[in-house]
Amino acid sequence: MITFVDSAAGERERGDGPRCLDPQLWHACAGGMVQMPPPGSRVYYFPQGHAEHAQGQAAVDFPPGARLQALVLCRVAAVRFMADPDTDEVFAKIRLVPARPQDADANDAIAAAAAQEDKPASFAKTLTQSDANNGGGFSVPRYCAETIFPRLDYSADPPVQTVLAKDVHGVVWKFRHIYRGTPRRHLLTTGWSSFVNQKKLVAGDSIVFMRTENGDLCVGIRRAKKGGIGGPELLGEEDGGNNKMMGARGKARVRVRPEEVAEAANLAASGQPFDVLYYPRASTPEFCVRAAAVRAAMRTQWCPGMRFKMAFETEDSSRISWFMGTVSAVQVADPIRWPNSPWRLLQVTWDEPDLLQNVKR
Amino acid sequence: MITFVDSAAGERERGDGPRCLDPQLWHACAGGMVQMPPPGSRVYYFPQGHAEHAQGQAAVDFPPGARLQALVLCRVAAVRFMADPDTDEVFAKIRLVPARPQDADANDAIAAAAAQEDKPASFAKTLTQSDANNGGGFSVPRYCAETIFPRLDYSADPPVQTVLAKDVHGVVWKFRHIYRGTPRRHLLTTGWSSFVNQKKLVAGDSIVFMRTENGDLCVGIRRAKKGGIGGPELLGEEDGGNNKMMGARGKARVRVRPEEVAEAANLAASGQPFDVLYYPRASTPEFCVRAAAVRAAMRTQWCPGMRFKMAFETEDSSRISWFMGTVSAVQVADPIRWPNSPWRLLQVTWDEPDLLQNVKR
DNA sequence: TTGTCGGCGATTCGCCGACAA
DNA sequence: TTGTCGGCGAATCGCCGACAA
Repeated sequence: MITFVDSAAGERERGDGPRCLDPQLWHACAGGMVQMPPPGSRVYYFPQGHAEHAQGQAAVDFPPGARLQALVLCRVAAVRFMADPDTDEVFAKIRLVPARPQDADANDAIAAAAAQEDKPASFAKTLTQSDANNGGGFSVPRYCAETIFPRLDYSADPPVQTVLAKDVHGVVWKFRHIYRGTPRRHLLTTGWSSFVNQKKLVAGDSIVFMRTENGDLCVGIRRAKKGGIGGPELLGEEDGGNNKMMGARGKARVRVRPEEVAEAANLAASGQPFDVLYYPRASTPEFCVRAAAVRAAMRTQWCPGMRFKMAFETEDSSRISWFMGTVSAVQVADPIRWPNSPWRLLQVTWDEPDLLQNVKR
Repeated sequence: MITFVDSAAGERERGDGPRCLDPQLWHACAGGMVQMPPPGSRVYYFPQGHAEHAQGQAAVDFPPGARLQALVLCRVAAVRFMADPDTDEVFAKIRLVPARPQDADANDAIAAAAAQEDKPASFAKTLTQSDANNGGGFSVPRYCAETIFPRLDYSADPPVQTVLAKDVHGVVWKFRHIYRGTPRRHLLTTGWSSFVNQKKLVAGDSIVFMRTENGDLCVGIRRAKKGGIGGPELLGEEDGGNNKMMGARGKARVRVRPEEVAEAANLAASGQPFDVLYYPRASTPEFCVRAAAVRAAMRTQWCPGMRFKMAFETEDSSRISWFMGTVSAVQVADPIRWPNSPWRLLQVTWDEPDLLQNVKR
C-alpha cells in the first residue's frame, strides 16, 4: 500500500497543532471527489484560487509592486493529511516546489493510478433531526450496517453488539448497535448521544464510517457548511436565561489566512518552496490542479454555446452525478492584476440554474 | 478615571483572537500583586525572564551570533488587557520601545500613584470539592456576599435574589443567590452548575467576583496551576467507556512561543519597537520591571547572609503576606551567554523551605 | 463560618414500538 | 427502508437541612 504521508517532514508544528492521520480515513472524510496529487507529480498553483480559499475574512492584498504569476508550475514535494484538533475537519498541507516547464512531463498517470487503488469501504450519512436530538439514538442505514459495521449475530433476540470506532485523532468511541423495532431497523443507542454532544454535532452535519483493511472501524465528521438545515431555531431560555457560550461552531474559525496566501504567492513567484493549506469541500475551488489536466483544458478552444459537464457527489458518497451546462461567456476575471490568467475564464449557464455553483477553468 | 487601554492600537489581531477587556476586571483576575507599568513609564526588559515565560514547551534558542543585551531600557508605548477566549485567563500585550538611558528619568512616580487609585472591591475564592461537584451549588463566603453582591432583602423567608454577573467577554451569567440553612449561609444554586460545566472549572480553580463603580457585578476565573488539588481522581467508566475527550485543560496551551521571545529580544537589541505577552500568576517571574526599581536594586550590594523579604498574596486576595529568607549565594545564572546580567543573581534560603519559589532580582 | 454528607423531589435521559412517508 | 413521535422506566440533577470542622 502506498501512503502519501511524508513523515520525514521535520518541520515544527504549532505546539497544540494537529498531527498527521490515516490517509484513507482522510479521503473518506474529504469525499470521493477529492483527488490529492501524489508527491512527485506536477501541478499548477493558482494564487487566485488560493486567495478565494482564504476569502470571507479579509481580502488578500497582494503587494502591488511584486511580479506575480497567474499560475505556477510546481512539483509536489509532500502532502500531509491532517485534521483540526477541535472540529475534526480534515485538511491537507501541501509542500510545493516551483519547477521549470521543460522537465514537466513526469509520468503522472501511473502515480494517479496508484492513488486509486484500494479505497476502503466507507459510508456517509447526513444527520437527521432525530439523529441529532439529544433524546435519541442514531438510525443506521441498512447498507452501512451490513457493509461497514462488524457482522451482527442475527440469531440473538434482539441482535445486539458493541461497536468500537476510532476518530481522526485515534480516540476510540464505543456504541451499542442494536437491530430491533417493527419493522426491524439498525440503531446506535448507548454512546451515541455522548458522541453527538462532545463533537457538537447538529442536524445537517455528516458522519462518515469507514472500515480499514484489518477490519477496524473509523468515524469521521463533515460539518455542514453554514447554519445547518433547519433554519434559525428558536433557542430561548433553555440555559436558565444565560447567554449561551457558543461552541466551536460559533466563532468564525480561521482556516487559511490572507497573509499565508500572499506569502505563498511571493515564494512561488520567486521560485522558492512553499506550503499551502487545502481544505476540501469548503465550497472553494481547487487551486492546485494536475499539470496534465490544465494543459488539456488550455488546448481546448472554449467558446460560448459549448456544452459543459461538471461532476458532483451525492449525499451518501455512493455515486457521482453530473451537472450539465452551457458556456455563456468567456472572460478574464481580473485582467488588470492577472494578465493572461486562465482563472475563471468561463461563465456557464447550468441546466438547473437554482443550484448555481462556482466553476473553475 | 484613567484607563490604560490603548484602544487606538490599530494592529490587526488573529481572526478569532481576544479583544481588550475592562482593566479593573483584568486586575482583579490577575491579583493585587500584579502592577502593570503605565504607558509612558520606563521599564527594563529582561530577555531571560521572557524566555522563562515561554519555557516548558521548547527552549528558546537565541541566535548565537546576535548581540543581545541582558536588560534593555524601554518606554511602555501601550498596554492592552486581554483574556483568552477559551479559558478566560487574563494576559497583557505590552508594546515596548527601546529608549536611551539619558532620557530615562521620567516621573514614573505620579503615574504609579494614578495606577493605584480606585481599585474596585473584589473577592476571590478557591473552589472546594463541593463547589465544583456537579451536584451542588456554590458556598458564598459571607464577606463576599455582603460586600460584593447586590444587597439582599433579609426580610423575606428565605432571602433570595437573582444575581447577574458579566464574565471577561461580556457574557452575562445568571445565578440564584439564597440565604438559608441552619446555621444560615449564602449559596449560589440555580445557574451555578451550568457555569461550572461551561467554564470547565474544577476544585482548586479560583473564581473572582468584582463590583464596578456603577454597581454591576463581574466574574473572572483563575485556573489552578496544574492538576488541581485533589490528586489524580479515579475516573472510570462514567462516559460509557469512551476515551474522554480532554477539555481545554487537557491540551497544553501555547501561551508564549519561543519564536516570539527570540524575535522580541532581537528587536530590543536593535532598538526597534516590539510587543511582549505577559501572563500574570503563571508562576513565572516578571520580565518588565520598573526602571526605578531595577536601579534601586542594582545599587544594593547584595552579599550572602543578608535578610530577604518577598511579598505574596493570600488565597482570597484580601491581604499580602511576606516570606522571610536569607541570601545564601550570589551568582550569575548563565555567565557565558549573558555577561553582566543581573538576572537571577541571588539564591535565597527561605525560612519555610517547603514553599520554595523562584525569585527575581 | 462554611465544607461535606445523605435525603428526596423533579426533571431529564434515553430506550422502545407505533406509526407513516 | 427509515424519520419522527409519544410513552415509560431509570438515572441523574440539584436543592435542602443536618452535622461537624
